[in-house]
Amino acid sequence: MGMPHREHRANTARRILPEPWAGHPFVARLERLIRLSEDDLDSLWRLIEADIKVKKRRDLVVDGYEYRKLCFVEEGFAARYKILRNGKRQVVNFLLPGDIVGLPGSFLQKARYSVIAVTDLRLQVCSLSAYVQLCYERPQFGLALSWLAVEEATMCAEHTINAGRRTPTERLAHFLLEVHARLATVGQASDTSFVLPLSQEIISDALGLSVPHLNRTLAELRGEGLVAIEGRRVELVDRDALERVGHYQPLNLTRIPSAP
Amino acid sequence: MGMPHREHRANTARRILPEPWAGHPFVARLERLIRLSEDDLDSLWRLIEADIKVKKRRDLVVDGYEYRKLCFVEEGFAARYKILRNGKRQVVNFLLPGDIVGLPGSFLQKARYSVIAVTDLRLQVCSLSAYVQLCYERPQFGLALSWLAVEEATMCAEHTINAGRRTPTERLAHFLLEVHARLATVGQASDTSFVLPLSQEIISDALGLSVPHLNRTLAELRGEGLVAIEGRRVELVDRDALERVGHYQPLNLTRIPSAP
DNA sequence: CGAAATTTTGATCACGTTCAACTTCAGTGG
DNA sequence: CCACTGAAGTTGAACGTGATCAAAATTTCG
Repeated sequence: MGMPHREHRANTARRILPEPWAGHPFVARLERLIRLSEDDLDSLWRLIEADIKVKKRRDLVVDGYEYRKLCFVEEGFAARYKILRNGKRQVVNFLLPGDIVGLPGSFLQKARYSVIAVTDLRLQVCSLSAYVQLCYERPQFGLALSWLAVEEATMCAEHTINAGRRTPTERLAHFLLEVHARLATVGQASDTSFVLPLSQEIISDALGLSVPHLNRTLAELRGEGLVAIEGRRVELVDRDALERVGHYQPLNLTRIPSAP
Repeated sequence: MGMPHREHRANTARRILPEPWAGHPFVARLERLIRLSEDDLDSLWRLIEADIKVKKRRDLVVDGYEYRKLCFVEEGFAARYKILRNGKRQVVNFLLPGDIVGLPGSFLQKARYSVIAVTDLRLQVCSLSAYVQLCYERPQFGLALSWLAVEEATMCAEHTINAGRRTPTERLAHFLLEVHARLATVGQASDTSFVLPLSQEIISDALGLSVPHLNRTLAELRGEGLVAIEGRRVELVDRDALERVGHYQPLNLTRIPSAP
């Protein structure tokens, strides 16, 4: 569980960058949920112990080990997955910019899933206990955490439906729309396209399909003119048709009510 | 969306029952997570607007409609599910005593799933906004909510793995162990057995199987002497073997760190 | 007791897995 | 610059699992 290469940001770094959080996808997500003062953001920033980079393919969290950090993903893709005894792998969710590594692993005595960097990552680390102390001082952060956990649970539920009752074509359509929507909320997708740096192997492990079948399903969506793919860039050619095929509904969280 | 039959508890009821929460499965769950004072429990109790009973088969939450309550299940089973356009149904999770109806539905602009009473239910209702206000006054409730939401997300992830990469036998074994564990934490299961008031149809919709195949899989587990079933009572005859078959790991949340 | 819901059993078939080979592409060293 | 290597993507054929449909047996409940 050795922490990968890290660069401690000097204390002064905060003053050099007047708004270190500005434009951070995690802050973007928080601000869709709740109004935070400068002061709030400042105290959150003070919890950050390190600003680290992780290389592609490194495991950040390992199934079976204790983990007690929250890492806010600034850049890159990761995957939360489990290897079963028979060697099969299920990807439970992908972590995109703005997501938190350690949710849910840090809340369990031992993590139940591993998290692997799918691309190079850049993230900010704080300890769960520090975050919890902040929640006692500023309850809005506890509420924000609740909302984010609910969002996670809802995405997960959607994945269960995908795997349980949707056809391969439906799953794939749903998956593409979900990733697009998540990237869009943090400003990393255009209206109809986005970069998807994932191999078909890992996508198939997320959707519960074999690689060949995912490949054929992908070809089908391309053939029907619903999506186009060039390199790592996915273009949603016929978004409406995709939404129909994938039974896709955007995930609209309410905002958090503010204190009276 | 009309609220079903309800009986408002008179304000005085609280005084008649000195500890109205005592033995409530939701409180039992909270207390495994965090130390709550009499005073805390009291203020939570004051949020309860109604104490309602719901008949079997009634929908409590309806997909597509706004819902803004939290209902603490005191007794009975419910199911959170979604009907797809092709008519198939996926049960995303079951709600057991101690669970919260409205998690996650109340956090979304419109609920994405329906919740149906599988047996007669008894539950305590409060509004989400009242609960949130309490979180501002007593941040421990915000943290508790986070922890519960994380637990929900983790169960959901496990269901995704079930549906995605486990064989029918594995899924069923896992399912039985999960329900047993959840009932046990609220004191509704003996060491090796519990009452499971669910039809095979709804179980198959939870596991993503057809009814006939679930039936055969159940017969298999019985045949191999791993479980025994008489009426609605399930007995885990060979728990160890079941855990191996189902890849089951108990879900151990950490306790919530307390304020300094 | 009768009607409806649920459980059980059987036969057939389609879908998606598996396994294998081949292609394409990116990166690397000769 | 090209040959080599390994990873990722694509295609094909055969097989098996679990769905589907249908009907019987059993239980539950009004």
